[in-house]
Amino acid sequence: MPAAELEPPSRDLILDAAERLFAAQGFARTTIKAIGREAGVNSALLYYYFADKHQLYREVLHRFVSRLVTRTMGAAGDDPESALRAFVAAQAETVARSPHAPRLFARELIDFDAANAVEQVHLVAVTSFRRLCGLIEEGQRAGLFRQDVDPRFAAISTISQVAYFSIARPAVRVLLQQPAGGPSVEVLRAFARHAADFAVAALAKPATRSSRRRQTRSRVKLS
Amino acid sequence: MPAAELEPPSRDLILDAAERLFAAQGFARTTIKAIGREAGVNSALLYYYFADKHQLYREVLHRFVSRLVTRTMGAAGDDPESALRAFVAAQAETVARSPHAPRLFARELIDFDAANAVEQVHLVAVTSFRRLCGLIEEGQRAGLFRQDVDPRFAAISTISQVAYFSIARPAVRVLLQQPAGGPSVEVLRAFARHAADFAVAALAKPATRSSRRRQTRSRVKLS
DNA sequence: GTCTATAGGCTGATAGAC
DNA sequence: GTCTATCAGCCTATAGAC
Repeated sequence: MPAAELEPPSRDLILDAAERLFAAQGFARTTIKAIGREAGVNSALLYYYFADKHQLYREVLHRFVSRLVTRTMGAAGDDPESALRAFVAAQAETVARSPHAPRLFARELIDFDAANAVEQVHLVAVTSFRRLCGLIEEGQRAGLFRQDVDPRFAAISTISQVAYFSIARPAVRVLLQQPAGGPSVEVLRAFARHAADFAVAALAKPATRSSRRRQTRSRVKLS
Repeated sequence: MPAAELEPPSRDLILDAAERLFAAQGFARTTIKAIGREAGVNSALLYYYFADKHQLYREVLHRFVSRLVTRTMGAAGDDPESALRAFVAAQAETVARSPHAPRLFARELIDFDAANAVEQVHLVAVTSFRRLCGLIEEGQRAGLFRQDVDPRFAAISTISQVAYFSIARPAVRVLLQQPAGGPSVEVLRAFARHAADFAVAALAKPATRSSRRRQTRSRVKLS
């Protein structure tokens, strides 16, 4: 099948409905009939477009990761610090625009050990993640960031903040003592600004005085 | 039923088996028969000890959260910085000792919007999380930590690192280019040390020169 | 306390009309 | 392309013997 073909609307309706339900309830609890109902089509129609429930699920995953990579790779900045801030902002914006998407991916990690998303994870690894690592290394080479930090660990710490905030949102709401129907998008953006500040501050060169910790090159042999 | 009663072995066998399977496969995919098989008892026996599948699930969650809170509340230190490091280390140790437990909790957050764990999340909020916030505020009052950071946001950033690392382990493995059967416990501990360093560096007072960012009191009105 | 047997419901998937 | 109708299989939960 050609890539740039105009897809029938029902197919997208089904994918949208499936994304919502898979993210909200998970794979097993989401029934074919419920997806059909949510999409406004007959449940038997799903088998016209998709081979089975698993293939539909994988296509939903693929679509989400493509969007995620596109947005985070589009983030730019004049220097490593502002580029890092733009990266975190893009991450938060991706979450804000499709609030259930991070859950979909987190669920895949937990439910299936990313077995259905091996390719997608590799894609993220060689694009968005590699780029973030590159930004940090660039800052280190330029003498802007401290050098006793493993760039890969620092990258994980950076993305983990907004990622965890999004995944654990119901718990975060309790931790922050927010009401149930609170302005979650505003709080997400505020937290994203904090997360960028937090990462930049963690990477910044320490004060010239005593603050040199005993972080004697904590890079770890990983392989 | 009295609390300190000696419980029959079958009950614990069932709880242990359920914890393993729920963590590995999730609630919906884990069948009563599979739990019985894993525990070495007949599946009908589960209904002798537990009202239904959901109650069994809730009891498993309750047991795990109790252990988590006990361990993180036991972490101590002479000053805010070392106490924070001890907290992160305790968090990592909890994960290291029962590798499937964080997934169980993360899955609960994602699956049911924490509906089955409202009490447990509240417990964590008023114990471990409150304690971490208190440590940060104490450091701010003592002039050790920067004051333009919301303590709650900083606490979330701190715990998010090891939490996300644990939840997203299959993806992290790819990001770090590790082999499938790699020494994950060692890497976890190494990352936990990095995470503590990262948080401490982010909270440390900036260099006296230009590094004062435009973080004009980023505390947010949340309620 | 632990088992066998089974009821009763829901699910994924197919056949086939239009 | 979209629908109705339907089946076979698996699941939770119960009844009741021992």
